[in-house]
Amino acid sequence: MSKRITSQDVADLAGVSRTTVSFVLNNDQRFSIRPETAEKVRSAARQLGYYPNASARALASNQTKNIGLIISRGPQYVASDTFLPQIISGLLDALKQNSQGLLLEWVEPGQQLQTYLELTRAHHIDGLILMTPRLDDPGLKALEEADIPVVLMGTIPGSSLHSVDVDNLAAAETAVSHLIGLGHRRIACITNAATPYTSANQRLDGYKLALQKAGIAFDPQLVREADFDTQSGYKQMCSLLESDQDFSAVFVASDNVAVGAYSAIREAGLSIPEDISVVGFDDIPLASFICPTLTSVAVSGQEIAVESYNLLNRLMRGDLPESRSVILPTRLIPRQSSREIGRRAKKGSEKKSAQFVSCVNN
Amino acid sequence: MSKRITSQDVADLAGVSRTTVSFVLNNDQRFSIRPETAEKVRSAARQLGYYPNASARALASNQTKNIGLIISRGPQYVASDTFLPQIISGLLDALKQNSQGLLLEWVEPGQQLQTYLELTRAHHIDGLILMTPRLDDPGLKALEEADIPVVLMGTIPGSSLHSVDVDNLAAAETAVSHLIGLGHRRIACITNAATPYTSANQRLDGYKLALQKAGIAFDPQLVREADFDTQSGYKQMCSLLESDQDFSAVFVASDNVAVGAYSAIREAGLSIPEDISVVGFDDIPLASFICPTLTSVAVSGQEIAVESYNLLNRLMRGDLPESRSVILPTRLIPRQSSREIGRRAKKGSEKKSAQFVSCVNN
DNA sequence: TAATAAAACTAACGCGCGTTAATAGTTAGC
DNA sequence: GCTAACTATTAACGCGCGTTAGTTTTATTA
Repeated sequence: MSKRITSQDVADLAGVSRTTVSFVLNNDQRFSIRPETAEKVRSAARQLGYYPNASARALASNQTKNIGLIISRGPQYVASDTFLPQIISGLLDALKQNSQGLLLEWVEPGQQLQTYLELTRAHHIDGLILMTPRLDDPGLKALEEADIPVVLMGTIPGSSLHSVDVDNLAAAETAVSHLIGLGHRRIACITNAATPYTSANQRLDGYKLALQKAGIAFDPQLVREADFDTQSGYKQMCSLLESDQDFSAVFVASDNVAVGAYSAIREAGLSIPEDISVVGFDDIPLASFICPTLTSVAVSGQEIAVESYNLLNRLMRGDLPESRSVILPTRLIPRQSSREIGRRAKKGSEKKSAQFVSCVNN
Repeated sequence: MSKRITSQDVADLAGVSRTTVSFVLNNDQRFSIRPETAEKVRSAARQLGYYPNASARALASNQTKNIGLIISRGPQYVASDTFLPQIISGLLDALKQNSQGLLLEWVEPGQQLQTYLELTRAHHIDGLILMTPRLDDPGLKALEEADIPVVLMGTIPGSSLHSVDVDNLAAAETAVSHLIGLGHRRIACITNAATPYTSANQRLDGYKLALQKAGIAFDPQLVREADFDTQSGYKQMCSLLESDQDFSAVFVASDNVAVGAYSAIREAGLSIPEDISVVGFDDIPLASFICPTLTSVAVSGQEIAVESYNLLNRLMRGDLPESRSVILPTRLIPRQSSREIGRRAKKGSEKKSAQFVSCVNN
């Protein structure tokens, strides 16, 4: 292992002091350095392959140049989260432009407080983004009092933390209204997750609101609660099908979960959308490729990520935005999985056309 | 912002020196501390809510307690990577047990060297895992000479770096042999990515090897190159279908890509597996839920992650493993998408049974 | 009791860098 | 030619902690 190269080495080679090296390499405008001196320094640094030590820099400047992303979910749910890559991709892209790093962490229910304190107080990071927070998260107050900025990806009513989220309620209402507009009246609902996750709550509320506006009574028997992954969607759809409830459409508050529902519906010998219309949520890349293509609410994970980062960045710079929360728009993308009630295809011909129509037009 | 709490504060409150505090909190066995003193220190730390500053600790101990994961791909490909969450999940799980952190980064072709140097020389991290490295990565030699341990997730022939990978060649051979065993002779191939990615190369080689062993001539006209995502799978499958080549099966070296191929096949008015059998690779969670369920090669991203981490950890502890590379096993999971050639279902009955059979048995 | 060993604790330095306050050098004004 | 006003540079301190070498206290032995 070769000797570590420090700024002193650069200073020596350039024939200046360490301070000058620091000024030059950090482009510190408050001090004027003669151009030829600056060039000498830069050349020396290049020649030696000098890279300032991150820890030392962080210690001296009190800035780690890292931000943290906490996923509040167990690893088994992280593994099948098709939405996560979009978030990460958006964040990494934004971070790279500011040459900051991303420190990733997950936290299981029950250990939030410890994790948050450790992460914020030990100053591993300059700012924190908390993904899919739970209503019952006991560590949230700690974050409100943390000495670094925090942005929630999601909504916690009553929290003083800044947040970025899509308008889950409106989006869900639109989705369900779409089904109602197609003539459906008995519409089941499978949530994306358990109710401590606010997105699940809000989407369920949107479902109820749409029913109410259309004068349809809410029937709790038509509601099931999934758990992020496809398997849970399969199970809950089976549960709906096995109940003697009658319904012609289902609103599934997550595409991931909806794929499981597809599977259960087919297994029961039913067809989408002839027997049951399905509307999903998230518009994952696969939504336009599965068969039948899935009507869904488009949510851009990358956009959420970028907005969260921008908000966090403003907070880190100390400029407080006027509003505590950013709400991003969504739009419904109708595809093959939803159609008018009762329009059963004639066996053979129409079914074929439905199945073979282009699967990639969104 | 409240005054930051340092180990000196803890020492003062406990009535001991800072050194003692450090010994106690780090459980340093080389020095004996009277139990009551230790308790006094711990109690003081608890009372003050003391968390050692990460940067200071890193600077003094020369250990950041972070490892880096570099994804060598552009952000647009990261976003749709359904495999990434498994990797991350596996890593985070393993890391948490050692209370280490994960620093995530992506790197675009052309900027590898800079990124690697910055990350390793600036000592942001104690060790590095490089995901899906490219054969033509100009920064690899720099990693070989880096002053921190490096593990490749993937294979680079001739590199002196340690690596973890699945046996892509054998797996692909098994998959294609499975098709050959079903009577297929004209078998197309869509790679998972461009050839600078070794996994794509190796899987293609496995395809060729299986053909060769069965005495089937390799026909380059039957090969297409996809690009990680579903869209590219759709395009390449279209290209195959539009060519006047004749084939009864296709080996798609990535489930993600295979979903796109599904879509193209349906759009062409053909059926899986009646007209074309499909075998995928990766066994993503959705493979057993799409219709028809996808025959695939099971690869556990979490296992790859954990093995990579274990290997890296050994390197960080300085104990060199006997072998440079860890090769993980795979297994073929036959599902509905592959069947004997020519067994066209009778319209109606058998088709129905194929479509409606349970979609969740793997 | 004195001599010695072991246990318990601490003073002080260094990790590498940012930054302030002070110093040397240079130009402009009269 | 001398002060004033910059400009260019540096010495030196501090960030908070790990750790070595050394000091004090307690236990053990002769």
